[in-house]
Amino acid sequence: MKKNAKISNAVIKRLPRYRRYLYELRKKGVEKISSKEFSNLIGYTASQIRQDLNNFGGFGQQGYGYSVEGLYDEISAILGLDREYRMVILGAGNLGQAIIKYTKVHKTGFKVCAAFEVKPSLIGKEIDGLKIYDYEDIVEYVENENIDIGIICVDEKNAQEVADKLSFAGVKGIWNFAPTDIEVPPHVAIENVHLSDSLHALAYHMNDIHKRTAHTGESEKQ
Amino acid sequence: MKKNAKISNAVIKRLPRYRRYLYELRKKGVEKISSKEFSNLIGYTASQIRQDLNNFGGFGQQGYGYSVEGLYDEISAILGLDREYRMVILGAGNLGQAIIKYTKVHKTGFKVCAAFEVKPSLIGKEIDGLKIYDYEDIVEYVENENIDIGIICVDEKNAQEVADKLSFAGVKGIWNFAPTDIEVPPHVAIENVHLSDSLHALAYHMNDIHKRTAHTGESEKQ
DNA sequence: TAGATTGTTAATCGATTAACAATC
DNA sequence: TAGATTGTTAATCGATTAACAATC
Repeated sequence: MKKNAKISNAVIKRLPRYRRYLYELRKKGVEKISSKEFSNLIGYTASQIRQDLNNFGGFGQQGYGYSVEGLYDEISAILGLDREYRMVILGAGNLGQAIIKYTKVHKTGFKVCAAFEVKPSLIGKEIDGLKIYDYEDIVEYVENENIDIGIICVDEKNAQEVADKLSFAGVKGIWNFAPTDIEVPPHVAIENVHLSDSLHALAYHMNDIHKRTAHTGESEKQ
Repeated sequence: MKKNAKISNAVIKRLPRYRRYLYELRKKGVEKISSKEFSNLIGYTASQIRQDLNNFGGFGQQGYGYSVEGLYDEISAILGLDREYRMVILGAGNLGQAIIKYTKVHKTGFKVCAAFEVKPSLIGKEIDGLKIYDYEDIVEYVENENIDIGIICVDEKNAQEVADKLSFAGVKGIWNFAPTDIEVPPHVAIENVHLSDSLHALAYHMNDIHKRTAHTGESEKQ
């Protein structure tokens, strides 16, 4: 168990996935799981699972395995999901409305408190019960309402300026849906969701599969 | 220039990003760029940029650099963005409606043709001008309308069965927004957008920054 | 206790970076 | 031609996998 070492991003990206599988197991009433069984289920090697978990602590028990519920709780705590996060959405256009709709479904622990816009025709309105405020008032709102996370749903050409204002206002994290890369100060965490990049990667893989199978009748191994 | 080698996923994930930057450069009227200049802009090492590109071909010219427009076109072709893709959305609930809204903004080359639902109250309706059909008719529609991509926006417990039906119907790719991992046959490409995983990773990073700065006043070296 | 499975160290593999000869 | 910058090979770094001693 390392002390305070920087965890690699590859590991962090796997944590939510571990947690999802543990959630399902718990729901099914499974009480314990070995790294080997977990490996068969989730598709990572048993070795990697143990290696990953031991970055954070020795959660298992030799000869037994891991407690499903215990491990679920540990990972939840590691991810910081044992508290509530207050969020605002910046930009109430199509993309912003999409995210508002999405977050309505979901996300215990993540609450969208308000949306902000520059467009006068939208300010004052509600979308899915969510109030839309004037972008001018964002800094004050973030400060007064203890907002943790800003969700950027504006046009790519305004994304950086919105990120700067959010950082200045004191958010601790930015969830960026604008199709551009933005810079934030070191005390602000950033997570990008580049949907079009994802779609382009899908297109690549579709064409790759086609190329590899169309030509020859040869079936690829693996 | 390798022949027909399997390209690593890390490389593929970078391609859309290269393309975005090249698009901006082209728009600004920049005609050529060296790997060094590109490195300063995009944040990958010059070495990595050259290494990445040379997986696909020698697009540069010694002593000169790369033609911005030329490279943009090459990468577009590599990604398969020189054609149109026809898509359908499975599930017209909140998440599906969100994606419908999102894809309206965007995406030259990616056309959403229809949505499908099981819920009788939604079938026959329109959302943002998009017709909602009965899920029963999906296979026929995919075949007749030459659909390339299915976008899964159903509940996680139905995601696998929808993926199976889409695969059977003959889609070449699946863009999965359900918060679960689905299995597809080898001739179908899959790209997952696990939004909640992304949000959880953001929470982790927020807490990590907090932990590292709150304790000691010590400023971390990179 | 014997058997099982972890936690952890060592070996391997793959991806990134550095170096440089080729060449425009 | 001289200078610049690529394409590509070699070196390094980091992440994954294998092995095994510790221990429940």
